[in-house]
Amino acid sequence: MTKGRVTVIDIAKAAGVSKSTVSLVLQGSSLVNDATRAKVNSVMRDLGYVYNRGAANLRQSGSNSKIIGVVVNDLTNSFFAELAVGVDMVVQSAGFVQFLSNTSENLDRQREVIASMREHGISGLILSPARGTEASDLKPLVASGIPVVVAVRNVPGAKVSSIASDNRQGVFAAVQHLVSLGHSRIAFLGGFRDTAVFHERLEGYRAAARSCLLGHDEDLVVDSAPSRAGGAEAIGRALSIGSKPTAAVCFNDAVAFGACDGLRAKGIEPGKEFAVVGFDDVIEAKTAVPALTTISVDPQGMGRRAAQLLLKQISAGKAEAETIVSSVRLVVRESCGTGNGSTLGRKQA
Amino acid sequence: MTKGRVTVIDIAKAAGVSKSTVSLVLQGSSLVNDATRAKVNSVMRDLGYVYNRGAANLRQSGSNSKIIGVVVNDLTNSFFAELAVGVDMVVQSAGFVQFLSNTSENLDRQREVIASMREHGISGLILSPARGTEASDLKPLVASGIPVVVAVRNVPGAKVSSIASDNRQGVFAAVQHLVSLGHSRIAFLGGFRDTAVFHERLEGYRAAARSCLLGHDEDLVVDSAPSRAGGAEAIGRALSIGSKPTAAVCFNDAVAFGACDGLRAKGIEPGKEFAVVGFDDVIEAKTAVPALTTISVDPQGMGRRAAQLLLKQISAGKAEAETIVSSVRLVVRESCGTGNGSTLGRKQA
DNA sequence: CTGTTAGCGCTTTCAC
DNA sequence: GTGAAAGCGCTAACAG
Repeated sequence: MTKGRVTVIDIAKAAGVSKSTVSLVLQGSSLVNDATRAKVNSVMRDLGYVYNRGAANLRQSGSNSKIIGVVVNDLTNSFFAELAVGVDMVVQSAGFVQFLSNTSENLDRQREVIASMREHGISGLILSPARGTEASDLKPLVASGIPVVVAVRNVPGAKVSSIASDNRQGVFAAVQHLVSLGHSRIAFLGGFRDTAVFHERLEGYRAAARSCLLGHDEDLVVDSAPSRAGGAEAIGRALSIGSKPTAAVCFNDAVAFGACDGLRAKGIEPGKEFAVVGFDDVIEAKTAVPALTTISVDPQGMGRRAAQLLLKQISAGKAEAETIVSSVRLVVRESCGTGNGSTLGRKQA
Repeated sequence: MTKGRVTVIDIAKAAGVSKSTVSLVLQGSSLVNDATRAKVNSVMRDLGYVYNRGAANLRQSGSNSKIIGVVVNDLTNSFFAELAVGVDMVVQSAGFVQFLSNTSENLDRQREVIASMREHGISGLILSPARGTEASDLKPLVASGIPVVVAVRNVPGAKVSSIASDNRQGVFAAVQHLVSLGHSRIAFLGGFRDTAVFHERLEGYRAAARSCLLGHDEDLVVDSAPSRAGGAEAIGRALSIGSKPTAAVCFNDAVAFGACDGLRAKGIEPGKEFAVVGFDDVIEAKTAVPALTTISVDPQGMGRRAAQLLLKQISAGKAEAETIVSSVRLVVRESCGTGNGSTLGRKQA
């Protein structure tokens, strides 16, 4: 039965050296005699010493607590679980530990959780924000100089680093895929024209059209609400034009589902007679439509990249916000394509 | 731009009181004048004070760090992700935060992670152990008086609390379910007779047989290796007896899969001509066979219970190890049954 | 290379 | 009710 905690002073006494020597050993300093170090280490083992990071951290008076906060909006969704796993991998191998919390899309919860992490002195935060998160929610954190990287979703006005999927590349690849399946009239369906994301994706569509086809018809670009209903409406309009499309890439999966609805209503079987690809945003619906090819990001890879970015910022002291883009892959469901998904875009680091 | 961290002393100065008064306010002590408290609180808000739990914890010299370690063997598996979510719920609402790490079934990783958590002064640990975890791995932790609860899997010799699924109740319910489907000759397949789990499950089978049928034939109990191959073998033996069974409840899902294999080999369609139910242990395979009804535990519920148990032990100072049992439910796949799963056994608290 | 001396930010007696 | 002082376990200057 050990009497209370064993401290550096205990082991100093037992090893016949002073506190600071022990401290040096703990930090792997080269200023200490090998024999002494060995002695100290063995005493530590014998007495069952455990390092008190809290105390060390307090003294160092900076937040190098070696703890990284990770806050996700829905851990129940395997996308975010995988994201957390990716983060954990790099965080662990950098000698940090991960504080992980789930907000369940609850802003109050998110605030609490972030506050709590701050009290514990996290060195940095990776946040997959709850819906409705605003820049002001992150204000105090960034003001205090704690590096933050926002993943998956954007927080509009926030001056923080973020990582999002490669919209342009994803749609580009989708179009290529459809072309390789023999389509030449491919529609771009859904999304509001006044959003940045819409333009990034549309840009991917146009670029692919330029590079794969002879050109494309702007009539094939049909905007709509980025919802299932919007998709149904959009496919209707797309099919009413002169030379009908035989395939569509959709702004997101909700639109894609809607497009499928619309096709079925017209007696067209999606996936067989008309190819549909959707960007995989509304991830809750991920497994719903097997006939659908989706453009998906690799969550673990995204987690790893987010963590790397954060660690970089932590070690760099203070770097300015940076937005990076995560690779994206086409996931082909059913036996209607090649393998299980080919990785595109930049390589994972 | 704030100059360094703002501390109690800053806010004491600004509020015109002393450090200790501030401290009392922080702890919500009733020994402080309401006016003073209000003043102090407002100053804290103005200066953007953040409580330093590390320092507090250091002074209190006990591990009431308000942090709970959670270590799971595979966060990629949604079962464990849900478990973590369940834990997080109660942990958060008790004002604790969760350190979550993933071991990927790697014992070294697990050791590292637990060590790291210890250094950070966790108040307790919930562990879903990696395969091969031994009592000795937990020895130092429990010796240091940190409450540990082991979930999902057992660690043989360890004197720690644990939470596992309700074997008896689960099999009982499975048999009831089969009876309600009209079966009267139901086999119990697979598992080694020399394990405690086997007997718990078999006991559920016998009890159900007693209560639902007139009695049962011990010939219908066929042990085997708890594996897919074992299941195939067991079903063969079960079908060779005088009055053949028309359904089986299996020791686990691996056995159940094997039984399905065996049935198909004999030209019998599992799920249609012969009902198979399996205890959902080999959770990796969860989604593999849609024809199968499984006995599953509710992972979130299990997480919540684990957390409750841990918190109880933490507040109780030191209680002896306790094993509790988590409710279990039947998950009926396909459209071959009623709803999506009915909850059985004890209610979740 | 090793020992001494101050604190990090907080809580906690114990006086006032 | 509120203030002064001591100290949790550790690290960071400096001396030796």
